[in-house]
Amino acid sequence: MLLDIDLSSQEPIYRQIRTQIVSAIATGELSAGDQLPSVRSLAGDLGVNMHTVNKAYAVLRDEGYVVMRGRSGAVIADAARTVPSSKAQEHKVRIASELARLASEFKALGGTRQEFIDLASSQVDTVF
Amino acid sequence: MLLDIDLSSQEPIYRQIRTQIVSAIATGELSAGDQLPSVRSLAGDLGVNMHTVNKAYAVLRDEGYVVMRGRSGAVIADAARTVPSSKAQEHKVRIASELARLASEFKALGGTRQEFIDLASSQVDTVF
DNA sequence: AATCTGTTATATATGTACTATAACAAATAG
DNA sequence: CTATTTGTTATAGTACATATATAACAGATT
Repeated sequence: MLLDIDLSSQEPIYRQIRTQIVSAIATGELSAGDQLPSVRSLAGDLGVNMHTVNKAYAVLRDEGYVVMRGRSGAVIADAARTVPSSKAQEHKVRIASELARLASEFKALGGTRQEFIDLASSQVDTVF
Repeated sequence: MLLDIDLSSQEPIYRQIRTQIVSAIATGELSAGDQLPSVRSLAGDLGVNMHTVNKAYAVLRDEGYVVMRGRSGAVIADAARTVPSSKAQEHKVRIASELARLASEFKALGGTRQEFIDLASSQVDTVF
């Protein structure tokens, strides 16, 4: 579980951490029950402040991806079962909204419907 | 050309303006040669500062969506011809990257490949 | 009982967003 | 030509998010 943080990115560090952990869950690199490093050790490894990691963990906790277990720290949850359906629904609504926005931009650039679908399909195949 | 600004949104106002104008170009509501309202009048209509609109226009200009013509103000460009191919390429690379991110999140939530493609297809149909 | 966990509190620095006035050069309408 | 309108730039101030830095806390585990 190696995280790649880009300090010069416009995307906040805590967001990069959060997104990369979600990606690791998607790829199966992280599975339900897996233990995440402590906020202090991960912060040390990444060279960032403890609170930056803590914020990423708090977001993951609020989203239902991980659960906190006292001294055992942050543990990956079984998202399909533990992410509240209301939150999962919110996520899917947001994803749908962003898909529409991306399609709109693509069209404004002169792209066709088929080109967009082809692009989406090729990207989907890198994940599933 | 009515813009709907949400002051309580996390998305910056100038970004909302920029995105909605790009969407209007995509839908054909705005076409090459159409004149945008002046930064002052649009700011007045939306109830925001002139510089907020000016920043949105500057972004659209840098992206190649509009051209500035002295007193004629901001005019919609023919994106397919005037957006520099290098910029268009950057846009498409970014769009591909965001598609992969969305697919990854969808999978982390327990969604399947087919469900994601169905969602994407339905959203694409609202644009094209 | 000691230790490690996430959590919370306080403080500071930085960058972005937004507002507010003001003035400028360039293009255009009259 | 002249006055007006355009986007642009400059300066200044407020507000908020991000990230850092110390410090202390309660809870669970070893």
